[in-house]
Amino acid sequence: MSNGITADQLMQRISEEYEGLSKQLKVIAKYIEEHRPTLVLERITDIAQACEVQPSAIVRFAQRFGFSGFSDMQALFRDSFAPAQGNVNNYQKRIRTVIASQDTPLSNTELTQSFLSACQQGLDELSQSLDPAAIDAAVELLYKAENIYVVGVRRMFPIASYVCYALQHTQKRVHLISGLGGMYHDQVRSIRENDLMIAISFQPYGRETRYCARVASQNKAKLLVISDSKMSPLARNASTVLTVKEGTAFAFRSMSSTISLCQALFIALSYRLELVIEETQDAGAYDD
Amino acid sequence: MSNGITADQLMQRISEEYEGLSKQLKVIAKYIEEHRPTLVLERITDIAQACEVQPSAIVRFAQRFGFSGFSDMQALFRDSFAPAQGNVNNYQKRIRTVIASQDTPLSNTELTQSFLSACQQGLDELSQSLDPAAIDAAVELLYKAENIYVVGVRRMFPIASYVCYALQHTQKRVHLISGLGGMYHDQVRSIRENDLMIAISFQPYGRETRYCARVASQNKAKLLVISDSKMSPLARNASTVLTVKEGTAFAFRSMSSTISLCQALFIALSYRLELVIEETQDAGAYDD
DNA sequence: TAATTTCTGAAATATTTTTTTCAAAACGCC
DNA sequence: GGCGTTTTGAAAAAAATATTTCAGAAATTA
Repeated sequence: MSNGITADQLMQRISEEYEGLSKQLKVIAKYIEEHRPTLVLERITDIAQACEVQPSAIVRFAQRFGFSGFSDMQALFRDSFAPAQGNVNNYQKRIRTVIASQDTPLSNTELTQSFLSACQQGLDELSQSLDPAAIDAAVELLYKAENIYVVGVRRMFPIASYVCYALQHTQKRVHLISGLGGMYHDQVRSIRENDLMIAISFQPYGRETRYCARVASQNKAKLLVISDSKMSPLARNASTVLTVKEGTAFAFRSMSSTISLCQALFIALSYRLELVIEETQDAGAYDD
Repeated sequence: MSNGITADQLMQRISEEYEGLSKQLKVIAKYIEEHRPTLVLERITDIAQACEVQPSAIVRFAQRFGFSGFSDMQALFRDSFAPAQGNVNNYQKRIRTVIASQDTPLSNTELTQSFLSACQQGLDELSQSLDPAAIDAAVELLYKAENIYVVGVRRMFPIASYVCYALQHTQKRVHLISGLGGMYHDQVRSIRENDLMIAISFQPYGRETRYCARVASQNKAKLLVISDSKMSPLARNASTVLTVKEGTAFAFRSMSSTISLCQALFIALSYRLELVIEETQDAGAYDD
């Protein structure tokens, strides 16, 4: 009974009609969307279990979209499966040649693919160049500090603000040096011995960050630096330096490695603090 | 009964012992070697038919190599399929077992490696699931908008702030809805037709972001949503939805894919605007 | 070539997986 | 709050799939 439709078209229809589905069918729709690649392998019972519904609900879902049953729907995914492989590599090759022979302009997707592969490379390199001693030291600094000041400007401000967000999930007092109102000075003023400053700075090493780091070390606070080189101007006074070399494409530096390292650091800290990570359920009231 | 072997090792053994097999089993061995990628999808009868043998012959084949039956052997291929890359998985498995058998605590580096590999997976998936039409549409929205409002709260605030930072490098007027002073309402108020709102929101879909998106669509502005599902509550009013499935480790979602997608989007926009990207030298006076 | 062993095909049986059915629960509407 | 409708859960029934069995065919050996 399968209507001569493609898997993509089906996904399209599912998302179009999502709002009109019952609670249970919504759960299933989401699951299907999120697990589309592995869907061919899963049995109806696997999916049912994952969605915490009865197998019959899955059948009802399939029927709701015009299939005779689950098997019928699965056949669709099975068909659209085979030609999925080998695509990625071709893409990469294609891009390399297109770039080499500056003739055809790049499509948005090609640009994106190309940048994503730079991100991958960056992560790869980070993963390979991890310095266990530095990481241990960093985690230890975090563990011991009760007050943590975080600074990063311009390109690195998002990272700094993420670090703050994450650290708010611990018992520590966390201070984001945002520079709001130009008040860098006022925001670092109160740092002192036994406090920790996390300074995130890459070339060309923002002046404000350097200033804050200087104040921190003048006040004898600990300094954890996240930067692109052990020789960065910030490294001099640092208790520990974590280095990250980001991937680049089109003269544009990725940020995936830096943010991933920061997240990893937080995970390691949580583990050390024996915190249960439940990032999903934050700030109850706001998130309904 | 499956011997703790990998799919590769099995293939190895099959080719080693090939000569000693009966005529029928040789046919099956060949078939398996040649169709390894699709093997997970095929039923015993499919294979039997393709080899022009009885299903029982397939079972005998599996048993000949130490499996309890066909299903058992297929499970091996199934396992070696989903998690794709070997390196990554071993790590993940290792960690899973270490966690399960609470004996040795994980080192910080192990935690970090493991999380980084989740990030990689996320990027991988993003790269494979890119929807060219959606990306084109997103770039077009950006290209056409003169005023761009960006909103993302809590976990997604860093992303939103990065998007703003990047867009400041174009001629467009960019407004970050920071909620500073609780003034979400006041910050979106002035959005109107022909403006664009970029809303970044993942489960559990922050209330503030939903509010802003609603205002945007009430005011007939365009809405570009970056989210984890086409069925997210924000998607309903969106002009375009870009979906990102992040990798997870330790119940912790990575952010690398989301930020990379945003960066890629910016690159594509710059390309469209024929901008030369020189992110390195920004804001002269401040940096150095 | 006869005896013995190994291999094969077909069908019976067992198992797993999917689908259907139906009663109970939840929901929406007066 | 009662009534009809829709949704859901559980389990029975059906279908699909895998495994075992066994008799006969091929191959091997003496």
